[in-house]
Amino acid sequence: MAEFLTANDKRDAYCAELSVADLGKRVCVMGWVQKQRDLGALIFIDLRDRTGIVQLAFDDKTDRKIFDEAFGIRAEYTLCAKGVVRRRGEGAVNKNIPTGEIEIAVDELKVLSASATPPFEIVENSNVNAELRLKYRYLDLRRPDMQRNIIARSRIGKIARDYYAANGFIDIETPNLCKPTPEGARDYLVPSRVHQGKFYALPQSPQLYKQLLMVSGYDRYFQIARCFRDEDLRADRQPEFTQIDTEMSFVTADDVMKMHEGFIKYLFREYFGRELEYDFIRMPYAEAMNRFGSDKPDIRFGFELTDISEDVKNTEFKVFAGTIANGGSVRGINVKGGARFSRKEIDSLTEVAKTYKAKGLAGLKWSDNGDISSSYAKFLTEEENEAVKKTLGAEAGDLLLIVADKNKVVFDALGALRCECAKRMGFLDPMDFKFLWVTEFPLLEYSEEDERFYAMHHPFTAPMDEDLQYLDSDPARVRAKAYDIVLNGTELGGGSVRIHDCEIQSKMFSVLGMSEEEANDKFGYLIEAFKYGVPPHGGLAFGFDRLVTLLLGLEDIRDVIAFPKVQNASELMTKCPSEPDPKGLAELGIAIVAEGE
RNA sequence: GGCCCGGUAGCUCAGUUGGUUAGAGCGCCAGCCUGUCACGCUGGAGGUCGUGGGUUCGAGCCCCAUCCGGGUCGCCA
Repeated sequence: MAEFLTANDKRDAYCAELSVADLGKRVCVMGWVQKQRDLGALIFIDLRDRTGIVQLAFDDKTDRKIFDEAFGIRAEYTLCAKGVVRRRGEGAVNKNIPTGEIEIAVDELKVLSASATPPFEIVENSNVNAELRLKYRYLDLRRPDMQRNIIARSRIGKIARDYYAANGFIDIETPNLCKPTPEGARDYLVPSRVHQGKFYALPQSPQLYKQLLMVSGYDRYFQIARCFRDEDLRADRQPEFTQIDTEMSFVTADDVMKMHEGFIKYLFREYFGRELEYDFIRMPYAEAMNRFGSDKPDIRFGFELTDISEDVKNTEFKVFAGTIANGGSVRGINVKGGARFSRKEIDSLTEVAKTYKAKGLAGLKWSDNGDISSSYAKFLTEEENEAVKKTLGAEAGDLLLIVADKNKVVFDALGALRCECAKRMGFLDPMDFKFLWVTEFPLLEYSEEDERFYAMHHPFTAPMDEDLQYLDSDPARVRAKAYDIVLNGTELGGGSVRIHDCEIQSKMFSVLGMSEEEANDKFGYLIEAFKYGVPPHGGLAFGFDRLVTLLLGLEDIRDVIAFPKVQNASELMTKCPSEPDPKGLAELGIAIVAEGE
């Protein structure tokens, strides 16, 4: 039977706040039982709250009744305990915890709630499988490391609010029930009861609302916004996620980048108490691809891509020469010190390359003792081999990895391989934070399948002024006023300067194959709004979950989300999504049709 | 949608070529113990081996299907 708190039961301190400064005071603490240790005539209980642990002490001489109560107490019971803070005996000090010098001699005890034996121990670094953790998420969240993560997330959110508020950003909420967006990720749809057969969509981002707020003159907008995308999950992707979303008026791309770089620096000062001493590199997209094979390069290490097409374009080896003749390229990376990889490890690197559609991986291992083993060298002349080694800067101890294919495949495969090698060689320190901006993204992407262009970012991204002239004649050549902020190989955020000119906007729609009627139907309200005086504007959104994950040196985004979803987008604790109530469906005018019908 | 990995006690795992009654550590329960804090000691309980089918004299192990979890490619403007 649970006991109840009364007006006299006032907590004096969190468990780990007590110290030798409180010796002799009678205090009241509340929390969960970490552990009860019964030594016969002595019982100790570790009491835990979100700050840590304090030891409660009981002995059978002082108070038999309370001692007997303590005897029956088990892990995870919730207690209210009162008693005098006293110093532990000589030799009984626990140096491993902050409160290890003291304990509370309990003279009053309430069992506020008993606990069943939990399905797993509530301890730091527990090695329990993710499924069980998520099913009992409320217990998982009791663990000290999870509490640190969730509390850190709150702190980082507050730092963001402080920074943007101090810089004149106004926090404005935008709707969660929105008009579906025609392009981009799949929308989560919400049926309307009042308008049967019609649907809202949950926002993929507040994009158009925040642009309209600029039209409305709010000048600087900020929101920690929940966003939804009905796409498959990854370790760093959830179907609902949080953005630090911003927009600014009367700005250039440079203004926007400076503002948000300022946030990251402020964040490091406030959160870590240290300065990020460097200005972030701004690297054009084309350079990022050429050097790193990725639009989100990890610049903590080298192994940069090198084009060796010139060295092998006339070779007899068809895999190389033929690829070049067909418009592809041959590129390689020099994994410095990679000669220590075994044959088996190199084979597994080939498998990595193949996941990215590479047909194979050409390798050359130059051992420290001078031996060379290679999958391709025998097909090249001595001159060609020397040229390749020279171009890649090869020395004894190195491993050369070469891919010949269409540029996209070459970039994808080598970009992944350089990261994989660095990971295997232990070069990736998660607490080494290397930020950069990737700029000058292509405005458009051509889809072979659909035989049309798609906006790489979104259809409201402004073209770069000097490329505007190609928008009709050579759309693929147009670069955008778009920028991503990248940290250690992860896209942390992205944004752009938006089109604020009606003419350019309608040209953009037409390049995307959208008729005027279509554009009006989908975005009429924006087009209409832009007739009434639009400030040049641009913005950026950070992936808040990713930001927190990386800052804490973690890998799984779920470790910083209180109630995350699993890979199939369900939630193991509540078991949603679930079958709807038939009555509710009827009200919505919705019938479930079996698959295939 | 494709590919890969995993599922054995409450938890983490072991389980040989297919062969007797499926084991260990932790946890749990009971007893003992006056300074523990990974307390110690003694004893005990606890298993549809994810599920369904098949092969076999015999299946945790082999085959097929399926469910669940994870990673990844596609996807994520």
